[in-house]
Amino acid sequence: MKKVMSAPGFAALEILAKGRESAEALHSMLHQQQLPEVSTMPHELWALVEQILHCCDRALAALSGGTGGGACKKRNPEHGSPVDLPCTTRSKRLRVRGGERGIQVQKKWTMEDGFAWRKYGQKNIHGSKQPRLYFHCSYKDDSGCMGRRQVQQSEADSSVYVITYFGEHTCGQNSSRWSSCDDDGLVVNRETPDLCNSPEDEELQEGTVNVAAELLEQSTPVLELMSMSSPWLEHLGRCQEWEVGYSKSLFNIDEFIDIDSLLQ
DNA sequence: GCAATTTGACCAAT
DNA sequence: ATTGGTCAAATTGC
Repeated sequence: MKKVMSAPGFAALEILAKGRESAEALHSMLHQQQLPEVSTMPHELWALVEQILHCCDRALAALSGGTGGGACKKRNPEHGSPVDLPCTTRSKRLRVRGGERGIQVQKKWTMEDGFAWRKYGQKNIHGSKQPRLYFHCSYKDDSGCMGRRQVQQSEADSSVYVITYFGEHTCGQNSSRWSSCDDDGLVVNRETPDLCNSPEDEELQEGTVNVAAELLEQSTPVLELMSMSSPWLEHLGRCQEWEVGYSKSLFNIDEFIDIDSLLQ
């Protein structure tokens, strides 16, 4: 069954993106050492921001679920194998074109996002100088996690990696596998153009009765991530003696903290 | 020896 | 026919 991103799901994505922008803003402030408090607890603050950034990335990836499996196609045997190859993986020949939705993130200097990925393909894309790299979750075989991502360097700025997430992370990777990147400069989160404009919009309208159930199902991993990140976010919110210039970020973080109520 | 990556082939969608 | 997503054998690295 194909999952449909509910309207509250879109709202959650927007807030996640906004929260991540705020975290990124704080990240920049810390990087520029504009905060007087930095001198007193730099490591703690840096850890907070890093956690926010990683949590947002993971939440966005988790919420981007769009595939629900599909017909498993057989590969034409060319090395003497029998025709009736066993068909065990649901993800074979899944296509993004024509409907599968993803969350697109742009990151500067690094394509690291805290998840463990294994590269399974690379293609030169027509009209693009940069090849597109294909990754699936490292735990795909172990736990059947269907998380995938595509990474392509920006045409305009080769230091920018455009990462598009597909599928749903169900492997429950723990934070010990999160990598810490010194220069983890995410530029902007945005939904892919077809995210809000898919042929499934009608399905969305008809399915209002199931919205709550769908959202709950889709957002379970997000709730876990939020429960993990909330203490750090709340800690940030308490540091409101920071200068006025940071009030907007704090406001957005407050809203971000409240995502629990939106998802529940 | 094992795991990860590379890369050409396969095949579905357009 | 073309394009792009995935597979899987070959290669590479530890």
